[in-house]
Amino acid sequence: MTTITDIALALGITPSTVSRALAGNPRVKEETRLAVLQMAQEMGYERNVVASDLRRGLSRIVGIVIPRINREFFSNCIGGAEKVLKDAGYNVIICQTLESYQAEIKALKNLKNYRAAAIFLSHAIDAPNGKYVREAIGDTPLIQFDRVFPDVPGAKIVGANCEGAYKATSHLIKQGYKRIGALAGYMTSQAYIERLAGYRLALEGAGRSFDNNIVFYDTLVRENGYLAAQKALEAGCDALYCSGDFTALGAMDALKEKGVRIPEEFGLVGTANEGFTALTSPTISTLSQHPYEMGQAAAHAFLDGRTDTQVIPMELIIRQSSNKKH
Amino acid sequence: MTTITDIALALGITPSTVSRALAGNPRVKEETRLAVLQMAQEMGYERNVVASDLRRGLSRIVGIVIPRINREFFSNCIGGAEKVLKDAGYNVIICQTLESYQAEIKALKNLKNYRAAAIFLSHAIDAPNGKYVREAIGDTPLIQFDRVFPDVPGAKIVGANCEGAYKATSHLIKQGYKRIGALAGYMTSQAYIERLAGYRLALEGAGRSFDNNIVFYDTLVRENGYLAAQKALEAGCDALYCSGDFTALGAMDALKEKGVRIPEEFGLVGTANEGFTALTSPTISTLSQHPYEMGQAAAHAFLDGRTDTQVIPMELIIRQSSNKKH
DNA sequence: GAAAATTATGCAAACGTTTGGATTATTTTT
DNA sequence: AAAAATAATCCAAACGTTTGCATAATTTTC
Repeated sequence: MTTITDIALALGITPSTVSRALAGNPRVKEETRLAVLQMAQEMGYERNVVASDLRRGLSRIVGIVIPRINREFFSNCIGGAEKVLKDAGYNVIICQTLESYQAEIKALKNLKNYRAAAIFLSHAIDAPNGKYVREAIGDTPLIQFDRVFPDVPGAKIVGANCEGAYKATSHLIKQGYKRIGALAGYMTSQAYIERLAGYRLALEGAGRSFDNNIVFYDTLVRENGYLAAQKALEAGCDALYCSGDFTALGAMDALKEKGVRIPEEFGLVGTANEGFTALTSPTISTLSQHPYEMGQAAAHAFLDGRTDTQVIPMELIIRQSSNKKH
Repeated sequence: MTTITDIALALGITPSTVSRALAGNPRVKEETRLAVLQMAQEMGYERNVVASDLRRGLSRIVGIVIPRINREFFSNCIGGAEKVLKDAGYNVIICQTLESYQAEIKALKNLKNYRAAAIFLSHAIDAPNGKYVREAIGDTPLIQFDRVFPDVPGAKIVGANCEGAYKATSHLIKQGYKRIGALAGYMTSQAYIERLAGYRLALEGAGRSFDNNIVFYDTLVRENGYLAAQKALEAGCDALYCSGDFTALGAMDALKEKGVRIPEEFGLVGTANEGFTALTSPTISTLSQHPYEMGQAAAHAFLDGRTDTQVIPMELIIRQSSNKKH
């Protein structure tokens, strides 16, 4: 591996000049800069980023920490962030926590210890609160997205969760469903708290009462949705607003099993616009969160040094599962 | 940030002893080792991995380079590899190339420059050959999986592509389909070459001839599958073996559009067992590749220093799309 | 109890880069 | 042509760790 010292030796100058030349520092003459660039090219020089990062106390890595990579929502967020960050010269590394905040702490500490330029975080669902985050990352710049801790300072990119859930629930009401329950997700996460609030607001705005008996908590994966939907049926529901698409899918499993017709007898709306929602039979109505844009917004927030909260709108996509009045 | 020098100062010993103590080197007395460990704990010491990596010329990072993270096949590979590697003390970083080998080269160089302990690679489909890989990574240990370059030496983990495609095609024959075409994928990739070979073997083994007019190349995504299936219909096909699930999905789009009944009038088998194949209507028969196990195998191959090729079996999952004789 | 063997620690260099301040070379000013 | 100002380069330290070799401390051997 060629080093800047090798280049310096070959040109009869010092490593510091080579370093400055490569960095485009105006303190070095145009002529020598070109000579250095050419020699570097010839000798196949590539910067030792480890040495560089050590000396600078900072890397060009941006770490993205998310619950799971195989959720289209998250992989699209990554896509958006990656595009912007790569253009700005950063390398993106992705860490998944599988919803374990212990794993998340490890990932965060790791990134801090690699002197990441920034960390983009969407926290694990089992996190009790956000205290551990700051402890884990020290003063590494933090951009939270989607699942954010309100008590952890710094830039935040969130979906219009309350508004979105309001739209979804209002839609179910307009379609004529009488008893609309909710698969609420985890109340440890602000995003789900807000979705539930939107659900409630829509009900109460339509003169209906909020009934906690038909709100099913801790629902996040397909199996939970399946079990919760069974209870919802017993409780006399004829529709469910689901705070995730996977729980909506699980609910559909349960309904099909019982021979309940969707949307005629039962309405369903999910959240996230996962690709499969357009493939199931019936197709599933859902809330799209514009994840690619959220990723881009996170990247720009970092690059521009923003520390405010940005809200990205959610869009209701009406498909078959809730479209009773065709 | 506390350093080993801080700990050394606090204990009246030297950094070298602290370093050895933390590394569990037997050259340091048990007593001082415990003192160091306790002081490190007290002072909240965390190793500066950048400095450590620089000195050692090697990091504890394993890079996984794949075309896309939002393919269940790949995200499950990652899951398997991550589990094994984390237990062995490595940090996994994931890079997606989006099927661009230019992006892949950047990712590989990057990992080399970060002195990655190993790179796990499933190459981009547009790669002309494997020459660039060795150039990009130098002597970083390389484990190729799924999409491998036969001419690039080192450990390889591959699916039993030929055998799998043989099983899938034989199944279509047994189901009574007369004219079975193929969505073959890209012939730049060994995996797809072998799948096509398995398809051909099955046809010829059943006394049928291989007809290149009903083999559709460069099919990888849904849209390609849609277009190719239209041509397949014109060419009189009544079944397709698809070397990917997304192309099978596209084919289904085209068939539905034309009002062709699946599986009665047309049979489909995909490859990869993406989650959605069990959700569509009809559900899609497919080949499962045991991705989690492939990821684990890759990790073990690295940890054990293996350099041979391991073949992971493929399993035919018969669902509705090919099950004519119910 | 001195020599030898063993154990524990210290010293100093190295990894490759970056950067503040010093030095030398060049240009401008008077 | 000397002084002053500017430009270009060099020097040397620093980032925090690891590690071969040297030294010091302790234990064993005779």
